[in-house]
Amino acid sequence: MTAKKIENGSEKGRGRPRAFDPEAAVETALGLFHARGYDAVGVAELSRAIGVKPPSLYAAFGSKLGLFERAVALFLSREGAFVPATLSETGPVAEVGARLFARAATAYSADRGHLGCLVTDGARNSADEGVCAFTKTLKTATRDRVIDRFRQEFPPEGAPGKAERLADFVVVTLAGLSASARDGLPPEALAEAAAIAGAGFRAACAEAPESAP
Amino acid sequence: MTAKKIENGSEKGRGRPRAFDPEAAVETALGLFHARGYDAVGVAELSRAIGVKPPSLYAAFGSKLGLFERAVALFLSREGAFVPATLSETGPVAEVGARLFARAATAYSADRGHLGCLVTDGARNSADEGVCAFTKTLKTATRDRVIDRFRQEFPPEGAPGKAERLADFVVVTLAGLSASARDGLPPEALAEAAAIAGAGFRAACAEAPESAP
DNA sequence: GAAATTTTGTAGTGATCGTTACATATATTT
DNA sequence: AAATATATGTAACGATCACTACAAAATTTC
Repeated sequence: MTAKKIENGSEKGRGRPRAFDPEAAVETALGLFHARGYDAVGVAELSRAIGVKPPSLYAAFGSKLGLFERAVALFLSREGAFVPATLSETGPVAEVGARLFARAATAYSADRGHLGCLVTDGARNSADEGVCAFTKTLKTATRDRVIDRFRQEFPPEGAPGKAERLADFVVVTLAGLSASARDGLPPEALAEAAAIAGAGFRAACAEAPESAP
Repeated sequence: MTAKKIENGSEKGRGRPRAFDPEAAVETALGLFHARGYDAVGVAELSRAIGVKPPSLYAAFGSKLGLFERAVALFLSREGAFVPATLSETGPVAEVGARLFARAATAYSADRGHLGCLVTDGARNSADEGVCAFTKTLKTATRDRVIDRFRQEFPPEGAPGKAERLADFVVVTLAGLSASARDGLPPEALAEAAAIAGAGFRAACAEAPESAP
């Protein structure tokens, strides 16, 4: 009833076939949402850009939020993939953090139409409670994953609160890189800022856990 | 004709007197705009909160954007005043930058209803071209003032591009602190992140201008 | 071919957006 | 008191918002 049909590209359904490619539609939606944010892109414009009328979008994605969620998933599988990828790399936390900043600088400014992070900034200032809750969940999950990774080197016992402190600096810096990319800061400037942040992060990692000698 | 009357609190005009205090109205508008952003706050809600019907707001402020501009001016005279104040202080650029971060952390999270920077994030993702142009102008002006201040110690001749590089890191970090404050990062976490950024900034200031020894 | 199933576009729903004509109310000035 | 000037609320403007009945179209299954 509510669940239409299993996601599947080869099965031929029983009724009238789709006149549009849902994956291409998500790609188009991602471009619009990423460029201008959730609220600023209306369903009418999405419909126009995808080349199909609103009822077809609602049949395929359920709601505007449903389409946004698909766009975010696509974003996370591509521009946003560097975060879990970097966190899963071995090596000192200091290098993981610095790599995170450097890669964010390029990922957030590589494509002129895809500036910044869709999760961080795509729904900022939105009046829609649903999309705000959705992005908030993703942000919290990311922070938690960063903390988990950092605790490999800075466990709660031995370095209490250090993983959290470092993770918060990561969150702040990634948010700053995203916002600045969207504000038009050029890729080179973004990369240089990321490098300074990386140096600061390394120094913070190296700080004495208890007291100075 | 278009210009109503000079801003003035004591002059008694000729016609019917105002039934509301424009300064209090700006304060109310600032609270709403700061909490939820430009687009998410409608004129109807502003009208309700201020306690006067829309035509009176338009008579007093010209437009929704006009009211927002007044709110930004109020913000800059208070929460945002730390930026020009810090830039005008004497001392090494390294300390000026670190102070900027520390003060931003407190200014952006002191009041629960006034999180982050209204200029940086108040019109983010707005569909209104006017308010975007307005905030963009202010952001550019701020960056230019930072560069000017940093050139006192790192002039273009002798340290080419260094003032700009440092200023961009400042811009990125302030944007990150603002965004994170709005995302709910608590004041202490914000302050710790600001401290790490400050350490990175100091290190970047101390870098050898040409080559390592 | 008939029945069943799914997608399509048409055309609308009520709500809200920023803004404004207009008449009325309240003040000062003559 | 009459004239002038300004502020007020009522009530609307057209545009856009996310969303959806509904019937026609296009396919598969029987």
